[in-house]
Amino acid sequence: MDKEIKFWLLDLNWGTLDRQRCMFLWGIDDRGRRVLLLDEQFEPSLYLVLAGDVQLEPIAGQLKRLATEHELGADISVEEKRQLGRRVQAVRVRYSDNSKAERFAADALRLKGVKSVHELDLRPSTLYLLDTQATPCRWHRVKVSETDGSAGYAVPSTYLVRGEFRPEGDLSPPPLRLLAFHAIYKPSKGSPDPKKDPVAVLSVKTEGSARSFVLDGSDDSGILNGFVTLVRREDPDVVVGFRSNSRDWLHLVSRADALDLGLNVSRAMTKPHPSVHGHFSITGRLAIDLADLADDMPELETKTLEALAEYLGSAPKEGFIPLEEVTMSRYWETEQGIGDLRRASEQRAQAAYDVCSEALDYLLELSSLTKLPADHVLAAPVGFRVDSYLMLKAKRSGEVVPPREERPYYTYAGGLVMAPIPGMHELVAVVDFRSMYPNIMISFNVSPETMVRTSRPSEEVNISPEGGYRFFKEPRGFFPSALIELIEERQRIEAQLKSARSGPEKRVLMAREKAVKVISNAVYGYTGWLGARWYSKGVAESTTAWGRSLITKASNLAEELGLKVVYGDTDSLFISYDADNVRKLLTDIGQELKFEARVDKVYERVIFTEAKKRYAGITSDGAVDIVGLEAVRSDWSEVARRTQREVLNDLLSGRGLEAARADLDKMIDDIRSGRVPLQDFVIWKVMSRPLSKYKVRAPHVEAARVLEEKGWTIKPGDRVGYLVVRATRNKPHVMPYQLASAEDIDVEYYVNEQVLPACTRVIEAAKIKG
DNA sequence: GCATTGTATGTACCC
DNA sequence: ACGGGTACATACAATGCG
Repeated sequence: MDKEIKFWLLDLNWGTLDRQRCMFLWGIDDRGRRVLLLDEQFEPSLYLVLAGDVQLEPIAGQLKRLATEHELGADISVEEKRQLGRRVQAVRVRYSDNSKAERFAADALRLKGVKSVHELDLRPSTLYLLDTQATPCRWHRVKVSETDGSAGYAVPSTYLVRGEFRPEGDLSPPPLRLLAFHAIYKPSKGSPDPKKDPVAVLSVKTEGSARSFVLDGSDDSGILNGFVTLVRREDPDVVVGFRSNSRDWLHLVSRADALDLGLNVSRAMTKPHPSVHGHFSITGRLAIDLADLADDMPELETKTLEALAEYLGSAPKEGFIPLEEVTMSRYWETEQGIGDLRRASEQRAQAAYDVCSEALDYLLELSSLTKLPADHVLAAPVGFRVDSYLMLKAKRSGEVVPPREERPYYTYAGGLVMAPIPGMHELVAVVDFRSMYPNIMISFNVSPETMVRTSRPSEEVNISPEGGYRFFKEPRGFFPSALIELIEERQRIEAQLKSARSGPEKRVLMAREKAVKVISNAVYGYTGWLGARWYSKGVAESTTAWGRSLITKASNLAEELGLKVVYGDTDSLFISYDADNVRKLLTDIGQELKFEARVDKVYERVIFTEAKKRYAGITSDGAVDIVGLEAVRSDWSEVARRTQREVLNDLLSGRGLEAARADLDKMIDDIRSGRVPLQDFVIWKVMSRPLSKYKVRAPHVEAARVLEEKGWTIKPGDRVGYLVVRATRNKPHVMPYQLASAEDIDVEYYVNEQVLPACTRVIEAAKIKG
């Protein structure tokens, strides 16, 4: 019996049912039941774009025969499509076996008249989302029939899809069941190794419960079994961890495999498996790694769960129990220590749970906007999110999706950075262009298919200020259209936000607005990315050329008004403030350049050295911004950073040079008298490659080598902390901080090469009156 | 043989 | 595995110096 259900799409995968390939759609109905829809109607398809002069009938016949030869079935059709805006004839070929389709396409390309193959590089689940109205994290109505084919799946009901997905308007997601976990492995040096290090503590937090499993002896099979049982019982929609993709799943799955347990926690009773973008998938659930979220947040200084939780106000009131390598081995020695470990782990499971609840709306909106499944969208690099969004737009207008291609690397000029006027400046306005690159692409219709190399009457084209690229003014191009849609979506959201009543509704709207902004800001960078399906060096190059031209013109307009331009970078100008004239400048920019600029902030005082991209300023509310200087660089010692911060506060708040010098001198005295703790001297650097790939003996590399010798595992992405120590015979100048003690520290190095240069630079600059 | 100089390497930052 | 522009420390090789 057919019936219609309301369905919210959580996850999907291309699977096998009764030896038939079939789309599995996991979700929730409007009564809150977890359901599985099976769509047997769907077949992936590829497109062959034909040459313009080819005779349709013969080539279609040839392709039909070829398809039969390759056992694809003869289901092919000729369709009118678009390729970069131009009308083309294309042959659509449906298939169920990807490798047969690949062999067919290779042969088809040898036929005269077949120009290119499209969409064969898209996975079936991607094609499904692009070809149907089904959207992840959205409600739909869909006609289904009951089936008993649900044996072996952990859902109460399974249906066969009988019709098309029809989108429903309501934005709010159903209540999702979250399960957060945190694991600690038996103490080891450096990154944990699944072969040696059993799971020591595993904490799980769900809405109603918190549980921990602690290692008893050396066998962690009890922990793993307990975890599997718990996940199945709680049946979460979202399973969330921190560094779970790069660490925990790998570790937990291989531990379970080694013990022949099988970590079968998915709704298809399978174990977590590696998927695209280094992500681990749990069929029927969303596996979320909050580290992906943290890595995307430049405002987080350290990409840790603790920092993320602090930032979002989800940290425990009493503070986190520390869990560094050094403290870990100590904990393990006593009964009380093990209790601490357990509580530390529970704190983190709780924090992950809270952070995920906080971030969930954003994640779901980003997923529905780009149509990347919610568990992939955070793991996917920004370029792939844009790619996915653009594929969606392309498909809507009948475009075939271009293949991802190998291309030569090519650099081009980027934003303009002006040399600052060094010194201390009073009252400086920061004027910036709003969404400069997106607006350039819209205003000048910058897009791969609007770009022309042929000579055209100049009134029909926009010509880039450098490089001589020409873009048709009409019709509107692919990128500009996509960007305008994003802007319109943002305006709709803002209008809705004005009338939104409830908290949840507001939250969802704000999350969507953020998602829209993230995608529009990423479009320019995408166009210059070699991996982009719609890569276009002309587009990227022209966009920045217009940017340089705009900022230069705006700077000239400012000077014409008698304003002093102190500094500028890409889309911003620092201008000696004069309220009337700055207002006038904004008007002039609007009228003469046809672009919108605004005053972002006004600094009461701002200090520039001779260096670009480095300054510090104070606003009237007393807030101090430090940009680019040592104080905000994670690869300087804390002692140097803190001292520079104090000195800058003195200089900017008007306490003057004397106060700054006094603070500096005091700190130097403290250092020499041993009043500064060891950890403030540690210099941290991230390993960018395996140890063997380094060409020079850089300090952090030397330190890492020592660690490795002592049994640590050092991998790319690991942070290595080292100290500069007094050189003695047979001893290197640097030491991993774990192996050094306070007496070893070369205090004169820290005075002369860290604290003094960082502080002297800004003090000297502040002496100059701007 | 050693100090000076120039260039390469490596990291982290800004927009 | 989105872009280019930039500073800065350190290593290392080349250069110069009777």
